[in-house]
Amino acid sequence: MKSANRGTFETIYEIVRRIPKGQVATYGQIAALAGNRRLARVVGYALHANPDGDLTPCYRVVNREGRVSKAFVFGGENRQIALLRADGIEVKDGVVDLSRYQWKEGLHHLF
DNA sequence: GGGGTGACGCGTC
DNA sequence: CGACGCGCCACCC
Repeated sequence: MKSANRGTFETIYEIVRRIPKGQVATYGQIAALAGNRRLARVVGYALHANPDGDLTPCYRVVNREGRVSKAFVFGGENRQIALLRADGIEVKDGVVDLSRYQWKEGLHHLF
């Protein structure tokens, strides 16, 4: 029944792992891929509890503005920016150009 | 079972 | 453009 929520975190992590290098996804986008667009908050919650940054590249997740997280668990926003740049993503003042780097394949796959 | 919290999103002022 | 508030869902105590 409604107990599908049990694997929400796991589902979120799995989606984050699918984000290709050089691209980013928004919380809302991941939430949509996970099943519900309203899960945006839970996505953030899940990433906050992310146990393995190497396995789950949570740094590729930004908010709808393309802004990096100020509470990035693995070293703060500065760290997240460095990781994004390492992927070849241009980050200006902590903001990523979504029109350029957003993981649109994920949206396409949604349908 | 109840209440508070949060790495969001979106509408309003 | 910035600040504020509400909703939404899962998690922890």
